[in-house]
Amino acid sequence: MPDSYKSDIRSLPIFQHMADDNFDAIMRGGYVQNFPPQVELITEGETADFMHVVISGSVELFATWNGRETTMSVVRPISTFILAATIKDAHYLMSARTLEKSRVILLPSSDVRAVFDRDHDFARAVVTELAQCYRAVVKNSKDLKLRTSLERLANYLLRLQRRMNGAEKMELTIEKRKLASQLGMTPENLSRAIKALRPYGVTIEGTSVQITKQDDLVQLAKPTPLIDDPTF
Amino acid sequence: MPDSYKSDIRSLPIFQHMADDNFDAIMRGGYVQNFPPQVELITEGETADFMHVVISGSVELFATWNGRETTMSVVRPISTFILAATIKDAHYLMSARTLEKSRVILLPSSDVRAVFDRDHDFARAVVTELAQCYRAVVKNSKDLKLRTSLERLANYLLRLQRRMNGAEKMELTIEKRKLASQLGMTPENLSRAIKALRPYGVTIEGTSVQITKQDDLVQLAKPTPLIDDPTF
DNA sequence: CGTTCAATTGATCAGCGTCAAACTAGGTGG
DNA sequence: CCACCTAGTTTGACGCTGATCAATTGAACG
Repeated sequence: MPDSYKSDIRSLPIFQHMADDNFDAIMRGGYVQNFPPQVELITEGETADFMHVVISGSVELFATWNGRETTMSVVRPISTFILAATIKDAHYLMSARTLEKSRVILLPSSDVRAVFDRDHDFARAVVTELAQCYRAVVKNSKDLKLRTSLERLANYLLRLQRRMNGAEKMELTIEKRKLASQLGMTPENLSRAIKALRPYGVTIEGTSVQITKQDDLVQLAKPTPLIDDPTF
Repeated sequence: MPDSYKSDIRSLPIFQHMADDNFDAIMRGGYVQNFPPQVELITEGETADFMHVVISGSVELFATWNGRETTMSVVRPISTFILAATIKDAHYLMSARTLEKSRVILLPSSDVRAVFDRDHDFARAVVTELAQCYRAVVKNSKDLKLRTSLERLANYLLRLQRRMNGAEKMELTIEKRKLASQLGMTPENLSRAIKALRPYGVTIEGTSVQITKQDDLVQLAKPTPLIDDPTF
């Protein structure tokens, strides 16, 4: 594996503080792969043989049941996914597919578990990461159960804005259909919700988003760190 | 703290394999409390000063936003809750209240974190537990997003039956209003869903549940371990 | 320049929430 | 012992949110 990727990965919180030789042990069995868009990397139900790290591009985590499908989240560089299944040596609960041309690193789960057992710093980092993931899903669940689709969209936009350091103009980073699915609605409904936000100073044309009346939108969305702040 | 509780707690997976003195260190600062029903033990947003263990009774984890409230889950003896917040030294994302007369043990978060840092077996157990919790929330999220309310109820009943070792007759362990909230619907809608399951051999009167046509119910519910098996 | 797929729009409909009222069960006090 | 109170549950009527279906527009790409 090229050293440039290694250093990228090394700088991730989860790998930052571990011993060098343990880090190398995990990297040794890993390999980089380049995928075109729309490639299914993981299918739910399979055993978690690899932990994944997205280096570039983006990966959708989705779930299916009875012919239906829903987007659970989108993973962007540089971050890991499928950590819980790896640690528990369990089956994937979600499938994963590339949304665009993506570079992904695969690290054998058994190596990760082995190092986890002997490197306390790594174990600590894994726990922190897992706790973070857990809290993210809980927040998502609250969002789904406590808010209407319009409120979810409004808050999504405010979160996006925050990610973009408060810029008034932004770009959507995913397809609207995926966004709709992530927010638990249909594309048609999202389209209408977008128009419904017009009175609140929201303009969306194509992928470009503009928020002109921040205050009004906030008043509608009523964001709370307990749902909308990923770092809280 | 009475030794009888200690041994109960000690037998929990999360405390099972840790060193005796570390276990004692966590227990030392802990104390048992008895609560009547409907007492709010935890309010979301507060800092997670204690990890909790339910010894008897039952505790509801719920979340609120903008005057609305939803039941996230119900915790039964003997198990811990609010582990993630404790580990991350973060704010509670959910509130907790007793549903019945309950006995709860409070363990100072700082002690838990301190032991976590020096006892690798404990750290390992915490990770396993956290991963389990994470997967539970993901399953719950899939349930919510991929199924209709009728399908969610049908699968809930099948899971309940499984918990009761497949008995044909069972008792609901929570109020219907709470169940409705947990399943993401209103009490009225739950009431109607129950009637809608009659053709599938489901009879619910008061808290007693009877499933006479298991096969028909399964055919409707289409349960999958990827959502419905807590151990998967 | 045509092909393809996402996004939009309109029309319709089902699921589910809301509101109000009736019913039930469990507990209390006369 | 019974009347009454309270809170949960059920039922009915109604309306809104959001899904579905179908058709059109729009944009990206070879």
